[in-house]
Amino acid sequence: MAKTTPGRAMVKQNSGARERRRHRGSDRVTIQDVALLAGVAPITVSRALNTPERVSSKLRERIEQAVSTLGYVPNLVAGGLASAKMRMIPVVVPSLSILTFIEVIHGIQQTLEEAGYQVLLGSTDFDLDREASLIDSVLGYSPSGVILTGLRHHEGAVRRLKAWGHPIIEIMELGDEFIDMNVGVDNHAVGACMAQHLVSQGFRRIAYLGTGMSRDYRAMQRFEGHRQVLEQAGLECEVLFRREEPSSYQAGRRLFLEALESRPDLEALHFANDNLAAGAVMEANRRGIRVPEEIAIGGYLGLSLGEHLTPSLTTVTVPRFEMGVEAAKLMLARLEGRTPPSAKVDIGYELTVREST
Amino acid sequence: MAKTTPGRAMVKQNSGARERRRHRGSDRVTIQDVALLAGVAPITVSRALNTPERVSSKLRERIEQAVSTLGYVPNLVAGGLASAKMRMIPVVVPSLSILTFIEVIHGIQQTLEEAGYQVLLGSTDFDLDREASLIDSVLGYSPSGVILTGLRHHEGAVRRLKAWGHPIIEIMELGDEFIDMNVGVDNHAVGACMAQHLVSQGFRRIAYLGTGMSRDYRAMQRFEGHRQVLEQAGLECEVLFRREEPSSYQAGRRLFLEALESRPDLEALHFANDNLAAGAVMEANRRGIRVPEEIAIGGYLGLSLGEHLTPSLTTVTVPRFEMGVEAAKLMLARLEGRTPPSAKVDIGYELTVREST
DNA sequence: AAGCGAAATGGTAGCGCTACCAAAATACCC
DNA sequence: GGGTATTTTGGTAGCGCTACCATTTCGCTT
Repeated sequence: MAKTTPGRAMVKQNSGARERRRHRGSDRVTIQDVALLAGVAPITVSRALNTPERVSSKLRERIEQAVSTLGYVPNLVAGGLASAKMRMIPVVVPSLSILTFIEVIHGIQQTLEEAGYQVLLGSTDFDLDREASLIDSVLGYSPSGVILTGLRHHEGAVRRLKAWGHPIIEIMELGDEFIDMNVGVDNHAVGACMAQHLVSQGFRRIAYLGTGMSRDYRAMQRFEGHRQVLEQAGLECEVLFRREEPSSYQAGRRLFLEALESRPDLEALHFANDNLAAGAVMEANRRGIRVPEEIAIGGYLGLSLGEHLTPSLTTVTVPRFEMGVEAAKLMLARLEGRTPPSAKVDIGYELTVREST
Repeated sequence: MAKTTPGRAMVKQNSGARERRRHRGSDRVTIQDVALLAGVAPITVSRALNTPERVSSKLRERIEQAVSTLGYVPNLVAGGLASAKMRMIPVVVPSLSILTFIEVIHGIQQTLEEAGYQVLLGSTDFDLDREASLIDSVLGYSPSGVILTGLRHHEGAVRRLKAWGHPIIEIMELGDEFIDMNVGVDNHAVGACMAQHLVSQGFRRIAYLGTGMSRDYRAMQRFEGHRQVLEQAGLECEVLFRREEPSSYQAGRRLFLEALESRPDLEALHFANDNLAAGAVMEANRRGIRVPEEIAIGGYLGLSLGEHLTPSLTTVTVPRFEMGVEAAKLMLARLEGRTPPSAKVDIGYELTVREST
């Protein structure tokens, strides 16, 4: 029909205002409705909501009134599209079945939610390719920032993230080659710390035990710290027991038994984390093996469980919840335009000596 | 200037195509760019991506080619605005420090992520008002559906959700008055189940112990089940120890001690969850109190820890991860237009009898 | 070969909001 | 009091995508 006129070269009809609720519009209350009721322009409503200090108190009040009368809830998607920013932070972790990450996420979530940001959850199962594609897809949400786990990522993903230009935090581990900001703990030092403790307690035949260490390279970094300390102490350190399965109490029990069987002369066991170490303590209890008299056990993390076992577990405690809070604070600082004192935060750790060593 | 012409009553200039990258456009690759390169209309690209079966294989291939050449990543926000649906499911739980919810979330997340949906995390700290405002704000993201915890919500929130018209699942507990869909476990039956077990083991003086039960009404439902069983068995049931603090191993230890002190004649303790029960077992270990000879201990949840303690913990196991998976599947069914066989899924439970009773 | 229905493709017009800039109102100064 | 600096308000034009419908193409029948 009007197909002859080459374009929209025509006057738009009744450009006025009325006939809302057209086409596909759900019957959602929009900023338009609020503006109409308050007798102002939509943009003023937008400002009253987002930057109230830029609107006179008179109008602000009238607008707030209208908002609550109508029960207006901003469409964050529309706002996000217009401003190219959604109030949302994806948090990408390797696994949701590992308590550590959960506790960090908890800290992040609590802090961000208070500030009006939502957390989008992603898990990669320790696969860098999956992480890369997950990152691509979450960037499709135009988030305000991104929180990733670790410093090792798919190369292409790193390139795209660097070009992205929004705040990015890498958590859990500490290093020099981070993309934008870094909050974590020095795994190497942590491993060394526990090893140092075991050595100083007089143990000589010390093994490091872990699971899934081909994927969890942070556990390998701790092992490296452990190894160096033993080397410097002139102790042998060929002993590294490992299994390729997720960490669990069960895995800790098995690892413990395997170690005892194949090397009955061992004096101390340094586990890659408290799940394993707790499993070992529980297996020892069951078998009547005295800890630390017959064999000492050390862990890493500071899981609350370790405190309640008998014997209670010596561990290197890392403030995981606080790590999340710190990461979130750093993120918020950047989002609010403040320049944080440092782009790198060492969350620290603490040797918690208890009964098992 | 042209301010005199009252409206947009004018021919749009060079309506053509070229000059992209205008105004505020970031230099993001858009569906336009892909369309240009593939020599098709943008809408065709959209279709090739969202409903590939509706595009000829020739074009589809060319489009896929262009997508990967340009590294196009769809802007989900724009798509979400246009279609009034973001591929995103908020999951609102009371707390992220309670392992139960975490495991359910894990199941949800894993299942939804596979299907290309992201999980948005929200926590309410057991506060129904906070839940209501959280619901309002997440609805601002135009999510595809919503997953909530429990069947009790702020009245206004329920009204708005019912009017919302998208899939809603309430998890954890089972009941008749749900908003849209319901996946969970019958808490009353669970409490009765453990009580029945304790009674059938010959215990007569049985106490129920919990924490924070004024907020966690599901624990109260279990207690109610417990109470009824004892009543029917002609046993006294005034004993209900409680503390107003979050559940933890620590709280379990304290509750255990308090119970023993004030009622040394008790024969069995029915704890509101495994965190408390495990704490009790560990305290018993520490004090050399024999379980179940001196006192029996039962829990609820089926935490993996319970299996490894000595004595191992008798508990009512609820498949939490599976509950999440089922909820997510139900959600996906509805999102994909399939009609699930039932809007209500009883995830079931299992009495796991171990050494502690 | 004409006719017809189905499948494939494209044009148009927003989704509801905010960036950008212009205009109006107000405050401020000598 | 007139003019300028500042604050407050508003108009316009998209953000990048998809719903809706029109159009074209194709396959198949008779």
